[in-house]
Amino acid sequence: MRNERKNGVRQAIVDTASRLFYKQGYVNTGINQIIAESGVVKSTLYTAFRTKEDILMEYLVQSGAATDAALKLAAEKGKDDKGKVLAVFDYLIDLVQEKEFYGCNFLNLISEIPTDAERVIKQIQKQKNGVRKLFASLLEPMGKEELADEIYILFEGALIANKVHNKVWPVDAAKKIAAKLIS
Amino acid sequence: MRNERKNGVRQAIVDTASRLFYKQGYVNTGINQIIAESGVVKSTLYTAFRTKEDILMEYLVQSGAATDAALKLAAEKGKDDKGKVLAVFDYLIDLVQEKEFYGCNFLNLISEIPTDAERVIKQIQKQKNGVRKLFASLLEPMGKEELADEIYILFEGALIANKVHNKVWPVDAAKKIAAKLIS
Amino acid sequence: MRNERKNGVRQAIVDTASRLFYKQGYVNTGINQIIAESGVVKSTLYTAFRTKEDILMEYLVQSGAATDAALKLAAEKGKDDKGKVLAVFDYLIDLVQEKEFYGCNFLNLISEIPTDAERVIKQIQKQKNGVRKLFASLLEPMGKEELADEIYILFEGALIANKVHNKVWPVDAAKKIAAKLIS
Amino acid sequence: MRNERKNGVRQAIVDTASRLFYKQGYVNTGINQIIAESGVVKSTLYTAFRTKEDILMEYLVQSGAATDAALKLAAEKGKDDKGKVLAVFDYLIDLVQEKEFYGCNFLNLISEIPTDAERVIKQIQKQKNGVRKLFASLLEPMGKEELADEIYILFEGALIANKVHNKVWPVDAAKKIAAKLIS
DNA sequence: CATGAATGAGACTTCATTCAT
DNA sequence: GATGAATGAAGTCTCATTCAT
Repeated sequence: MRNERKNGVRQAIVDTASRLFYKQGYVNTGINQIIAESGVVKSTLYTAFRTKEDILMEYLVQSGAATDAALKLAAEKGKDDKGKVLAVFDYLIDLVQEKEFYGCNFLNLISEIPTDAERVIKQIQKQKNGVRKLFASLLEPMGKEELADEIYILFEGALIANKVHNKVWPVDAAKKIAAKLIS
Repeated sequence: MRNERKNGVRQAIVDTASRLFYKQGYVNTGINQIIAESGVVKSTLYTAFRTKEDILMEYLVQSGAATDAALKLAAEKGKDDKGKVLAVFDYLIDLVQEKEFYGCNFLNLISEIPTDAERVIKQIQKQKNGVRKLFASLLEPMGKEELADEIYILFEGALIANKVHNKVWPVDAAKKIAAKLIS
Repeated sequence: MRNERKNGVRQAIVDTASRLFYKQGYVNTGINQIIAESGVVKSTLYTAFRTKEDILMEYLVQSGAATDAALKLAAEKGKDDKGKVLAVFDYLIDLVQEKEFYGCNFLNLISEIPTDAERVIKQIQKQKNGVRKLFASLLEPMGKEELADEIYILFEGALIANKVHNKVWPVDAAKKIAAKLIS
Repeated sequence: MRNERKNGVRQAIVDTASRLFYKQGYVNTGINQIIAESGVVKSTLYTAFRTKEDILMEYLVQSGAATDAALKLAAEKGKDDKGKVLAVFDYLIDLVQEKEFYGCNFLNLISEIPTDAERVIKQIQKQKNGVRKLFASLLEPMGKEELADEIYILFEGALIANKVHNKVWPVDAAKKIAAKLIS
């Protein structure tokens, strides 16, 4: 019971913060906005999380897990080995056209966090290494494991170029390259 | 001479701001730090620039021109048509290993600027479209102009993945892909 | 007791601000002066009030209530119906001769507030409508309710002319007219 | 020639400042806005006027003269002695309904000027004494000179109550009282 | 343990004025 | 004498965090 309440507060904070961090950015989102929109009192927030950065970490972990799952699921939709890799890009094509898509959570953060926030960088790297591993695992059956990082570069390039231009073509282009690489 | 004196303050502000914006990010750099490190008093800064965002715009324009020139110069070092394209990636390989390299100016900004800063986004898009055009012009002699955006995705992927992992391999991987594409 | 402690800061701010707003004007009084003279630090002030205008509103409400009470009390000192109306002007005659009298709170504000401060204007109108109603209620027993607004004009004329000339005669003149009107 | 240019600048400043002081108030109007809207360079403004308050003084003198003339002219439209007095109120009735009417220039200033601006207060008093004298001169032929200040109170009451409520009725009420007083 | 109140530091911007040419 | 550049002081408001109950 107690724990449920406690976790309820924690999760309410994370949910609100996640939405705001993602939409507005971490630095542009203030604690005051988080408490205003989550309905949690400020001092309660600070008993649930020691610092704003702690909330960020929780956001990274949770959205990281969701992202992992989504990518894995997307890959599984591919009909054959090659198709599984390309299915990830198909997923991106849909994703970037969603109404509330504002780019990749993790890439969005990488430039905006304070220089000394090492654990945040570490977490983002960990997340992205998961993607690299995913591609490696998808390429392995084809015996093309060594292409993993190249496909990964396409993945990142698609996402960041989409963020810059706010168009779908970067993802299309990335998919096209991927298809050539693993043909 | 005259101009140096006349624009001394303006340029001193831009120089300092550029360094700080690049190293720490735009939001993490306050006007107070800019005046402290440039030696310009606050009110003088605000006669030179109407807002902090105006300083950012000048930074974008100036560093954009420098970047354009550097990329063009880098490309010219390539021995043949294909070599010119790859020379851009060679340039990146050197660049990302420089001591004071903190990623691409423009990509660094794209996620941290306030949602309503449309002119900033426009300027970044303009800058990046310049890169796309550069690749198009390099590919044209080979009759492979249609690969321009694909190469561009590699360019961005290399930069952002380097930012994330702080390693050279993403640029190497991007170059490798580029080589395959235009082989 | 509790309440005193609880609202101590809020009221300290309002008290100091009221004094300064009244003596120097709203625009001529800065937040910095309010915090300096109230002993409340800036951030605390801004947890108690969202904006400077919010402090102004509280000042209007509080001084408005006090003014209402004072006028009602003054009127009650009149011996008969006619006397009650004139007693209000007698009150003004005393008031304007007080050492710390700087004119009518509300009239002082009406010209200096920013053009977009609609709620401030509304509050002042509400306050002044209270005075009109007071005169109406005092005149009703005499069956001269229709004179309320005329008496009110005298009230305002007395106050503003006193402010301009810093002399008592405007109030005397207004009282004299009032006497004629209701004779 | 020189003088014309010099006076041209002076007058351009006064014209712009007058408009802004009247519409927004003195404190709410900054030097920067004056130079922006008058097209006069800041340093030139400060050779034409030593301080912002000097501009205000010139504004008071010029608009004061215009007001004097307008009131005199209005009075002359009255058909008989009594009519001349009431004609002043008829003028006000029209005036307050004009699109760009924001209250009486002089009353608007009286509460907003810094406490130490004695010469400004003096000038406003002088202006208002002119109105009192006008009423005295209009009442003299009727042998009712002693009513001058009472009529004057009505004049001020009408103006300030109109400013507060933004309605015509205060002027109507004032006129009605005036009619009774001099009947 | 939950919380209302408080905080020091700093955010960006504008003020009226003066100085050096 | 006109002016572009510079200025110190002050403007309102927000930051992430902590303390006393």
